[in-house]
Amino acid sequence: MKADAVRGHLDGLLLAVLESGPLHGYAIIAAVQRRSGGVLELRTGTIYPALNRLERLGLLSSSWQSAGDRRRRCYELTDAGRRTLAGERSAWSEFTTAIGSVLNPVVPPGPVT
Amino acid sequence: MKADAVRGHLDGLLLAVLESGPLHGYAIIAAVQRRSGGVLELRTGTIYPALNRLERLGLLSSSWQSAGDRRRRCYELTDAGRRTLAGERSAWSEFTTAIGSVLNPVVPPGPVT
DNA sequence: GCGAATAGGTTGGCTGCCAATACATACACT
DNA sequence: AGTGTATGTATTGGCAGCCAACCTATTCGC
Repeated sequence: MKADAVRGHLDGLLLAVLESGPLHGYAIIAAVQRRSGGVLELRTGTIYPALNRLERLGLLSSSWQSAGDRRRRCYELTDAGRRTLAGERSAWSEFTTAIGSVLNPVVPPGPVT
Repeated sequence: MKADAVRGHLDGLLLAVLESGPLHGYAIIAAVQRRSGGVLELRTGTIYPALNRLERLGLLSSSWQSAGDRRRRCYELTDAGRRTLAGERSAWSEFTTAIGSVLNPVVPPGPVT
């Protein structure tokens, strides 16, 4: 998987893994990696600016938690974030349909159709 | 469809529409638009640099043709381009599987799983 | 004490598509 | 003849956005 393949789809990924409940940064990276079958390996320089941006947009809310010993910043979906996630899912569907139709046309290419 | 959504997948699109036979620039744009159901509207500033790059890489070959009256530059897949197209297709499959698995997990998210 | 694992965070830079722009020719219409 | 529209190729600047590299801090094993 080429490095920045998630370009343009990162927001949806972050919102999706937070749908099941709040997670902190490292757990988000682990969740994306696990759910993608180990294919998608996000970096902190990728997610932290994105998480901040999503929080500024009101799609996430964050809170510091002292989980046992270590401080953690947990991110949680807001209602607006849930709505945006639904939009990202339909956008993803439209996107894959469009690209897929060009890449693998239903009418198989014959000689000089 | 957000503007630069094809980022990272443009090469595959161009190679795919040329699989059926040689096309010139405008016809390539039209073919992508038609096969995507009108969703993908590429611009000349997008495809011409890409076509040149693909030709430099040996994936396409081009030739000037005087179709009736107007000069046209027709692009054609090379054997290397055909092999690359196959690779783009499997990369696309892997990509959609990975993103799709994160966005729409097989295990539906329940409350605090 | 020292290294590794866990955790959060910032910055510079580069890739690559797009918008804007330019130019040329053919054709229909007035 | 002039004007607008469609067809066709091509270049340039700009910028969004992800990543690599880097930094800090704490806990735990040895």
